Amino acid sequence: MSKNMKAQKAEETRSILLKEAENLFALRGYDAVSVDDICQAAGVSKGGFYHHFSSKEALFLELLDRWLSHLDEELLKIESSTSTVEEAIARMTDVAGYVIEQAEGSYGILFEFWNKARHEEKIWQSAVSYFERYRKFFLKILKKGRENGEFQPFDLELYSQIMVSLAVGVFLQAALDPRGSDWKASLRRMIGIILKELKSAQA
Amino acid sequence: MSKNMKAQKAEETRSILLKEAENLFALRGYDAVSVDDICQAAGVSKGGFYHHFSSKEALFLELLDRWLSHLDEELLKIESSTSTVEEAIARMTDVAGYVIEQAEGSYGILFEFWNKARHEEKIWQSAVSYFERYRKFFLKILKKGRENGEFQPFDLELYSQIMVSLAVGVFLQAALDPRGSDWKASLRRMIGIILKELKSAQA
DNA sequence: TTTCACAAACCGACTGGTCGGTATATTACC
DNA sequence: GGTAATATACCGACCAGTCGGTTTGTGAAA
Repeated sequence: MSKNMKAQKAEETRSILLKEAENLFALRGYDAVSVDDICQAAGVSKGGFYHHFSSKEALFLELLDRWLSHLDEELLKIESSTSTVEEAIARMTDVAGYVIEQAEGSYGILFEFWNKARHEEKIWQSAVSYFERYRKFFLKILKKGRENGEFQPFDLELYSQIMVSLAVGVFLQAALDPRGSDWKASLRRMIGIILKELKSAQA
Repeated sequence: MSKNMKAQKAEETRSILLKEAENLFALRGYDAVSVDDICQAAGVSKGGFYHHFSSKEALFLELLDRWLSHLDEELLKIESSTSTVEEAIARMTDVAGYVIEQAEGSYGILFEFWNKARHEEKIWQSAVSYFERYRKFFLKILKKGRENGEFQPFDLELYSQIMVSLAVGVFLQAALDPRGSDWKASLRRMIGIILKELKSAQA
């Protein structure tokens, strides 16, 4: 232990609180989870909690930030590391599939974000801008495909909206009913159909 | 006043409570709305509230029932009154558009249903069966189209899943950001594209 | 037609309990 | 000894639901 044992332990306490809170929020919802619940799950006292976070809401916002920056990283990785357009779309679909998978193991925290977004300005802005970014990212890829001659040159805005809407719709159903279908595979096939259409359609 | 003034008044009180509660739930969410809030909005005392409803939850369930049976009625109407498959799909899309429109004027109560569904078995069953019914209804229409020779004979299950997912995804985005786009028109165009694909695709 | 007993409708103060957050004490590392 | 980290006891606000009591239409007897 080279440096500061105490600070290290504190960091750990903090991340345990975050992890347990995320679990509980995803499982039972923000409102139904009390600070005491989080403390108990994390094995930390209330004083400890409020030493690390100024409020329950602040912790929630930090979870949101982490999620969004994680997704941003993924988008950047895709942008920089894929060569063909088709491959980029496939990777995007995989990311969406990953999100869907997280909804399975009690990790439906994204749903909780959307839910709170309806009633809290700050979170709302994050959520809306996230959809926007996702859609624009798809659009950028599609435009690149058009320039390559891979896709027909029309209505790309609508097509990117379709892809995001499909992902959102599938995610919501998956969050609600994880075992109702193989959602990840469904989404992949859906996107496949849209892509095929894009390639063959006449304007 | 022919019959029973008192019963009539009571009925009115009850429906005012339902209406105001629906408004408030849609606007601020189930948890954030107290029974006192509902009573105040409706101009009814707490005793009055509990005279009509056994609990806050019971009122919520009644709202859910009303919504679902309303949608069922619409589906039945479509089934019995449309002749061509294309027309049926257009009408389905209109119904979805109607739901989206309701999300605009603070009537995002459907979102509240989905949200509660995650944590309450009873509501969850309703929500899941509703998706199921919606998808099966689309499928039935598509199969009819296949028999007519209007559509190609393959993958209809996936196509009906696509349509429902699109509707759900668009609805969620519309509930979150009503003015972000003309969601109703978007959905119509999206469904149009899927239909075109269905007609022309080769298996 | 008037009276009156009854029940449905309604009222609002109150209760038991929960929850987010705070104030204060204690510990352990620097 | 001072400071960051953690613990414990506690506060005030709120909230779903209860309860004893009051109003008001109704229907039947007088």
